[in-house]
Amino acid sequence: MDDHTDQTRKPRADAVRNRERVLEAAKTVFNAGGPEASLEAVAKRAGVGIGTLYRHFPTREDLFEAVYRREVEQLSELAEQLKNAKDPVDALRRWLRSGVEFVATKKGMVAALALAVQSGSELHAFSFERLTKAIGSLLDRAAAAGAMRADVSPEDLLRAFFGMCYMHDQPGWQSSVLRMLDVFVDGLRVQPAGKPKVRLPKPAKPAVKRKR
Amino acid sequence: MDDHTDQTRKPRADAVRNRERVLEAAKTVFNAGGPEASLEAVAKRAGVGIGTLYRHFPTREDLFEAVYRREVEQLSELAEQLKNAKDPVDALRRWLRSGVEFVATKKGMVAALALAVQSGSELHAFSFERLTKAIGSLLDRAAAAGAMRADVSPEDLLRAFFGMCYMHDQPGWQSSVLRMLDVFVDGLRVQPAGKPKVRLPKPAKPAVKRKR
DNA sequence: TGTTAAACGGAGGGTGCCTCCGTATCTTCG
DNA sequence: CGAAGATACGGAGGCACCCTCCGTTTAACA
Repeated sequence: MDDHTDQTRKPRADAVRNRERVLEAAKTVFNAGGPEASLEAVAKRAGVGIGTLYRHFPTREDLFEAVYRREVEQLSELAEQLKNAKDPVDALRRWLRSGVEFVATKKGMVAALALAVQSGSELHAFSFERLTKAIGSLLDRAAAAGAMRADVSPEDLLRAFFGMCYMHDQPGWQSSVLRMLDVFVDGLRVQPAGKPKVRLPKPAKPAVKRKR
Repeated sequence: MDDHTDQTRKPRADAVRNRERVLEAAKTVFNAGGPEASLEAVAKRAGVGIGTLYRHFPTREDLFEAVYRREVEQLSELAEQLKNAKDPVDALRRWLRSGVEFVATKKGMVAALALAVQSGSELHAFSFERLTKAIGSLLDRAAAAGAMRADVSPEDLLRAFFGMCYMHDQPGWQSSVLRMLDVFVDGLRVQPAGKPKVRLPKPAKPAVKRKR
């Protein structure tokens, strides 16, 4: 049955176990300390040698991808569900908000996003593809419905989104990002009239006071 | 003025000279290699010891601030000039584009922006204050003219702008950022009467899925 | 149980950060 | 000018992290 060209040997139990341990440790460490956290700290927490970590995940990016695969999939699936929403613009808005939620909880998530944005080139197909497709489907639907401009690529949007989330260390980042995303989505909507300088009698109340 | 107890001695010539050398070297190194570049490389290029570098600029941020002070001032002055433009929205747009230009030329400039955004707290007053005021004046004018929503703070805008510029390593980043900024500015404009999109008290639309 | 390939772990070489302090140099003043 | 004292210089050294390499261990299979 098994001739020697068929190399189906059962994977070693310790290897499987260690891989899992590293993933678990990395999740904890990255979520707490962000994407810059020490890999040696991860190895230590996992109770394995640094060599083992590197064997399983040759680059830091590989580790990010593995750790946040599930989250990326969730975002992707959410996009799928939102395709059925009534208002396609609102669907996009909701999707972006969920993204912010993720970043808020999991500090390492920005790394996965960075990865997705950066890897326009070749490697790291997974996150990039999933997220690009997720956004793309939302954008396409909105554009097809004539509700949104069609000259913005999923990559563009992903970049803008990621960029806004990138500074997630400061005091009020989350509400700021949400505000900016609202502005952004408004900008994405197809403008009703040409470009009239419409004036509103009373300006809206500022959400944030100017300081100093 | 300060004649009696405080006798100020003339600053040593070598100190002045070295400071200048470090600045010059840092400019070159940061512009080429980005904000992560090695400080020891800067010291070597300046022909001084690492200790000298640290004495003049105790933190990396101090060095950024000194190196990009001029650029920040330029951006600030540009905002001053643009205050006289006819269309305040367009003025903002132009200002942002100039910012992109800066980042494109000087890779280290993003560091100065990061600094400006991050330091919402206390330290590093210079860049933060200058840029905040620059944007603030443009925003205020546009809002006063009723052309733009007033619920966006200069800090918000600075953050969004910086975020978009942050990924400035990829192939098409520049055009992508310009595109996104256009979208963004469109979103900032007060929306025509068709849909009352200007939210008054709350930045959020109601029906968003609650966090799990 | 023996053979063997796969996996382990950590030492080690490299880089960068930052501090500390003995030495060199500049300014001031007699 | 020359000494004295203040000021600045430089780089060694301790630390943390990165990543590779290879001798040793261990699990799978017969």
